[in-house]
Parts: sequence; structure tokens; C-alpha cells
Amino acid sequence: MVSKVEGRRLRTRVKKNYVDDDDDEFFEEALETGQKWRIEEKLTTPDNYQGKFAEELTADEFNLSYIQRTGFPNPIIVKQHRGLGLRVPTSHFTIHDVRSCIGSQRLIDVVHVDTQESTQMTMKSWTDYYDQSPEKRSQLLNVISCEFSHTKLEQYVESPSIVRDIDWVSNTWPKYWLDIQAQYQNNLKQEHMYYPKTRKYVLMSVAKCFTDFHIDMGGSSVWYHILKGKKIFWVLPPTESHLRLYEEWILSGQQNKCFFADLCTKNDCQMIILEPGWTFFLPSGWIHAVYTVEDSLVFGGNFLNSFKIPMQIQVWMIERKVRVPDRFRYPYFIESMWYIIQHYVYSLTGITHITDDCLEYAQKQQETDGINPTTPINLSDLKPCRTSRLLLVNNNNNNKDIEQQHQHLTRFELDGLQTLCSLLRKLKDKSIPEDLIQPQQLLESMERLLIDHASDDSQLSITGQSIIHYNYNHQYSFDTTTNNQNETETFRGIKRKNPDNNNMQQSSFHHHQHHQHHQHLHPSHQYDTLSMQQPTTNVVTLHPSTTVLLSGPLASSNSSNYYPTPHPPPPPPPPPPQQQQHYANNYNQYNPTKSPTQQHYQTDKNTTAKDRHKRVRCKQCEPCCRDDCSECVHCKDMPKFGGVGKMKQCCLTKQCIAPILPSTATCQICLKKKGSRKLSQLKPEEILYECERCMEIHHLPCFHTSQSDTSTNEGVFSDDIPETWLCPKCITANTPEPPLYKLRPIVRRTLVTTNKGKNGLIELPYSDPSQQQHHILQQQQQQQQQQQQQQHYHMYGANVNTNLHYTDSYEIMENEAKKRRLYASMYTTNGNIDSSGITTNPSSTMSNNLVALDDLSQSLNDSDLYIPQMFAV
DNA sequence: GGGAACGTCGCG
DNA sequence: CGCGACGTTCCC
Repeated sequence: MVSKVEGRRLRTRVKKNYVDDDDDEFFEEALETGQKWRIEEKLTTPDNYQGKFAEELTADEFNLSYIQRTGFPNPIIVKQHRGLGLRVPTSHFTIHDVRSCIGSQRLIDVVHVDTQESTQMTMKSWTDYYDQSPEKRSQLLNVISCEFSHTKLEQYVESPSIVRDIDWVSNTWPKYWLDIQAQYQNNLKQEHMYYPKTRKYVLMSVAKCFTDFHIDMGGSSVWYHILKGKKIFWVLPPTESHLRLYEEWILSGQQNKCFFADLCTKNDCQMIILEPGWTFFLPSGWIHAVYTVEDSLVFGGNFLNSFKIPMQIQVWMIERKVRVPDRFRYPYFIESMWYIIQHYVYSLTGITHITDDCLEYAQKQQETDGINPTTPINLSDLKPCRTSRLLLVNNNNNNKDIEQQHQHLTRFELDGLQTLCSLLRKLKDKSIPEDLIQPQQLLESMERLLIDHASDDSQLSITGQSIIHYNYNHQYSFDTTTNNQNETETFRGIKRKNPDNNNMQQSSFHHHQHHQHHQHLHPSHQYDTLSMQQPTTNVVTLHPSTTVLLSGPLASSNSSNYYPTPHPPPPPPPPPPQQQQHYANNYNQYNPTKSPTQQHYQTDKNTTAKDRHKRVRCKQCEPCCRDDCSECVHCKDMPKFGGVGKMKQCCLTKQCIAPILPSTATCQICLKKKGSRKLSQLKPEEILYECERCMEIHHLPCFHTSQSDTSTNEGVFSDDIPETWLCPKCITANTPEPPLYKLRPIVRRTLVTTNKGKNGLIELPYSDPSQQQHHILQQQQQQQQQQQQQQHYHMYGANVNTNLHYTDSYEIMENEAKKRRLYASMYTTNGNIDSSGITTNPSSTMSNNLVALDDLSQSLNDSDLYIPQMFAV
């Protein structure tokens, strides 16, 4: 332990309130005497970090009422996540599954732990690195900023419902921007970010990774769920003195000389050890560092919320002051604030400041999604208007009604919104979203509302209900408990008269006609701080841990123009650009309006359903082997969980990662069926490959016998989907990539297990016996005394899936690749058996017509005609 | 709600 | 082991 931080004098002096940046002898002294600290020392001296901040709560206790009551002041640990509304895979989920879901070719930001600098690599390279034994890893690499919204992985992970209740993005950011993002997500040439894409991160860290002290961007709060591995956090509350000290520490640029927590007293910092299965919540502004004890897989997300506004703004100011590059700051921070006041004004008065186009788009989406075909508009989309006290008085309501209907705001919200309004006033017309009508009037409305609510009763504000809650992902939401009862009364006025008319002349969306729609754009809208420049990197991923990068190469980069300008809303969103793309990119796009494993195929209008080749679940991957979660919308509909069984859809957590060809799939040449044998039991020449473009299915020998004329080209095998390639024929013909919106669905088949436990009993994961009773009663009412009588319900047991064999999706693909190499070594291009026999060296495949994706990527470059997108690294 | 695909079981 | 009847799952 370096003595400088042990000295009492230093600790007492850090307590002083710093007034002047330049007058900081203490800090200089600490840095001068400092030398590179060693993490091992910090790990073995937990006594130095004895702060008592973190609270351990149950999932039930950490609810919205808790936040309304306390303002979420301290870190929270929830050890049993059941009841949080959190959805995560089982611990059998691996980073290879992550790779299968987000794509081998996906670029991810990787932190070099030694320097805390960040570079990019493909997901494939990352898994190769991770697979090495710790001794063989030449350096410590850490992935902490892989945002996976709009990929296939999205469906397996859902944030805790408390987060979704209060998160600004989920609740107030116009949905069409999210939809546009979804369409562009997998275009590697398209880097725009259309909303603060910070909701779902996967963190993959090998043992001994360390992330130095930092504050999450924009003062965002965080949730983490430790799926595997163990993490150690050092956390410090965002007090004035800590923040000041932190600022200086960052500006000193000498973080490696000094372990930040050692600048404070032992009661200022708490060391928290997080175990697998735990969920951790860190409030806004907390200064923290993280150490990874063992290889770990963590899911998490960053979110802004209305209970932490002053701290969010303070951190935003600090970031400005210490010049954190825009790309590492919370994107659209100011725009988010405009949207949140828009939402508050709307929720409290019923007046919307969002353009008609946006609302119309939301309405159309509802219709096309078919979520609620009988109602023209999603009711959770547009909350019933809460009547403000002022309006009620104006409407001559009596006092009793007023008090009953008045929506009380918490002190945290009132103070925060006050601060927020003053900031927006100061910024004048900067960074106002263009889809806001009359923003200055909106700001005034918000300020008037704050006066109106100044005397709100903090007790009455604890409602357990979120004022801003909007169920952003309705169809795939975990909890469907937020149904609105007040629908008819509130929304009777909502109807577009001229849906085809692009000119916004109607004001029928508004309950209060003093709104001037034709002035829909504020003349002085500007995007000074966020105007778009052509970026130089591929996929934008934000670094939630901003400041650790300050000393890196990116710190000096001019990225002030990193984010795109949000254009006026163009609903419906434009179709994605028609570019040639390799399936490695397309396949991992997740289209939430379709079945979650439907990203594989193109649609051809000329082909009928009969011509299509369907896919079935592999029955080996982690999701295939799970039990029904009992909590998702599909499960809740199932009769065995008390539902009516109308949806008849597979559990959302059980969507197959690596769907395979069905046993009825037939080779186009020899007409032989695949049969019921497992993929692993097939000989190399017996494996069927389906071309992702022409959809034809062949055995490799059959293909090469029949296609000797195209032998100059090589097939490209998928790294992510079994039994899939891009056939040489399509490469030669340069068959165009079908547009994304024509992606063809696949069919999944029978499950590998039923949910019948021992003795045919069904296990129900109820933690509360009364809830269980309730469902049994429901069941009995619905089913009468039919054959259901022999079904008994048991508490959820710990012995889940004990007799199942999980196979890593990577294993499946590796197995396939091995066989391919074997095949390639045995057969020459024209299908004759090569007398040289088996070759184990993979590089020998280069001499054949079959190469793995990676081999090919080495032999071609950007200008190659066939699959240019895959090399966009 | 139809119906394809597939698992299970009994029979030969 | 192959076959058909039957039940289940779940895409459409």
C-alpha cells in the first residue's frame, strides 16, 4: 500500500470544500508522491473501504413507491431477481450465444485494461480471445459497452420493470425514432443513432479486468445483472467534495498514479462484492470502479430518470468542464429533457407538443402491429390526461374533486424539473427536437405547472404509479399489469381526419384548441451542439463509462459533431438503404414485430408458403433447453399458467438461437431428405446447406457435381446459423441481397422438453402461494371440471433442467465447420474423392472451393463485388 | 383456429 | 426397425 493515502492528514484534508481549482496543494501532493498502485493491494484491504451505503432489498421492496419515497439515494442490491420483471438467460448462456445473437461480424468496443484505451474488434475475434486460457491471453481486454438493442439478443434480456417505469428513453422518446434505429441497426455502413441507445448492454469481462473510477455518462443511473462471474465495485456517493475531487483527479490526467478512493476516507467509499445472480442498481452520479474476479457475463443498462435530474445535470456539466468527447457522453441529453417536459405537460394537462405526424405514426403502428385491433390507438402510448389543479379550478370543479384528481409530484421531481427548466431557459433554442411544437410555450407550461404543483403533498405523491410510464415494447413486455382503465373518456377526441395529408392542419389530437398546429416548427430550432458529420467508424456504441477514456487516444479526437441531427419526423420511417449486405449482418437483426427467430430469410412474392424451407429449433442451445419463464406475455396466455391459450406462442425466453433445417428438408439434386438424425451425427457430405439467397438446399457433393461450371467461386459459410451458406452460384450471379423488410419468417417446431415435471406435474414459479391459489382458481373456473383435475401445481423447484444437455451454439457451428474442413479435404471441386485423404489443417481449405468466412475475408477486400459489406471492418 | 411438424407409443 | 395413430407445439 502506498503510504500517501494511508496518512490521516490527507484524508482529513480531502474533506475540505474546494473553492478554487488552482489552489489545490493537497491534490498535487498526492500525485507527486504517488506511484503506480497495484490492484492486488486494493483487493486485499477491504477495511479501507468501509462506507455503508448499499442497501439490500427484495424485489418487492425495490419498487416505484420506494423511489418516490426516497429518491433512490443509495446503491441497491437485489439478490433474488424474481419479481423484478427482469428477464435474463440462464447461467448456461455463454458469450458464444451472445455472438450468435449479435453476429460474428459485429464490431464491438474493447477496452485495453492496462491503458484504459478503447479499440474495436469483431465479435468473432473477441470470442476467440475469450476462449483462450488466461495464461495465453497476451493482454487484458474488457467489453463493457456493447449495446445490443435491435439485435436478436434483445429478446432474451429485459430490464427490471422499475427501470422501464421511469426510464426517459422508454417512456418519452418518440417511438418512430426507435423504429428507424431498428431498421438501420445492422447496416454496417450506417452509423446514425436516432435515440439515446443505452438501454441494453452486455458486459463481457475476463478475470482481473479493472475499470477505473468514473461516473456514468450524463449522470445516468445503472442496472447490472451478474449472470456469471463475480464483480467488485468501489462506490463513492456524489457529494460536492467527492465530485470536485473527482474532477481534479480526471483533469490531472494521472489516474494511474492514484487510486481515487484512496483520496477519501475509509468511510467515503464502499467495496461491494457482487455474486452471480444478483442485480445491482447504482444511482445517478456515483463514482465507481469495477474489478472482475472471474470471467464474467453481465447484462445492464443506463437510464435517465425524473428523480435524479439535478445530479444528471451536474454530471453533464462536469463532463463539459473536463471535456469528455461527445461520443462518450449521454447522447441527446438536452433533447431528452425537452421530451420529458413534453411528457409531463402532456400527462398533467392532456396537451401534447408533439407533432401530429408522430402521433399518427404511433397510431398506425398500433394498427399494423395488430396489438389491439379494436382500438385505434394504443392507450398506454397516450396516457389519460391528468387534470391539473389549475385546470380543475377553471372548470369549476369542487375542491373535493380537485384533491382526488390532482396528481401530486414528488419533491424530487419538482426540484429536478425546476432545475431542468432553468437549464433549458439558459440554453435557449439549442438542441430542441424538431418534432416539438412551440417548445418555448411548452417550457412555459411546464414552469406554470411547477408553480401549480409547488404545494404538492409528498405523501400523496407516493402512488407506486409512474406518471410517465409508456410501455415501449408492448408486445414483448414482461409485465402487462399497466393496463389503462380510463381510456374512453380521455381519447375520444383522437382521430385524424386526413391521414393522407402531410400538411398538418388538424388539431384534433389536442384536447385544448389553443394550440397552433401550423406553426409546428419553431423557427429557431438549432442543433449547434449535435449537428452531424460523416463519422469515421462503423457502429456507434457508447461507452457508459465515460471518463476512463479521457487519457486515451480518443480524448483528443474532435467528436463534437458525432451525433446525427434528428430530422423532422418522417413517419412512416424510410425503408433501409438498398445495399448489398452479407447475411452475417442481416441475420442478427431482430424484428420485434415478428417471431423472434424470423430473421433468416428473404421473401419472394412469387414463392408460396409451400415452396419455403422452414427452420426448426435446434433443441440444444440454452434457450431451447430452458423451461417456460411463466412471466412473459406468451407464457401468461398459456392454459397451464392460467391463460386462455389464444396466442399459442412459444415462451419469449425460449426462442432458438441456432434454428436448423427440419428433418423434411430435401437436397435439390439427390432428393434425399435430411431425416431425423441429429446434426452432430451426420457425416460431412450428408449435411444439407441452404443458400441464404436463392434458398436452395444441397449436399455439398451434390452441389459441386451439378455446378461444375461455377467452380471458380467459393461458397461462404455462415458463422452464426447452422446449415447455411451463400452458394457459389449466387456469388457468381451476384444475386442481389433482398431488402430487409422482405425477411422471411421461419417456423420453429416441437420443444425438446415439456414443462411437465416429475409425475407429470407442472411446476409453477410462484413465490407467493396466494398468487398460486388465485391461478388455480382461475384455471378451475375456466376449465370447469374437465380433464384438468389431475393437474396439480407445485412451487417452483430448484431442480430445473438437471437432466438436460446444453450445447453451446458455438459448439454446433464449430462441429459443422470441422466437418466442412473434413469434407473439403476429401473432395475436390468436381466432387471426386481426393486421394490425399483427411487434412486437419484448416488452412488447407483455401486450396479448395470451400472456405470459411474468415479465410475469405483475408483473401478479399472492400472493393470485392460479392459481399462487400462483410468487410466493412 | 387450422394445420404442419414432430414426439411418443403400440404393433408387427 | 418401420409404420401409423395420436397428442403437443406453435407458426401462420
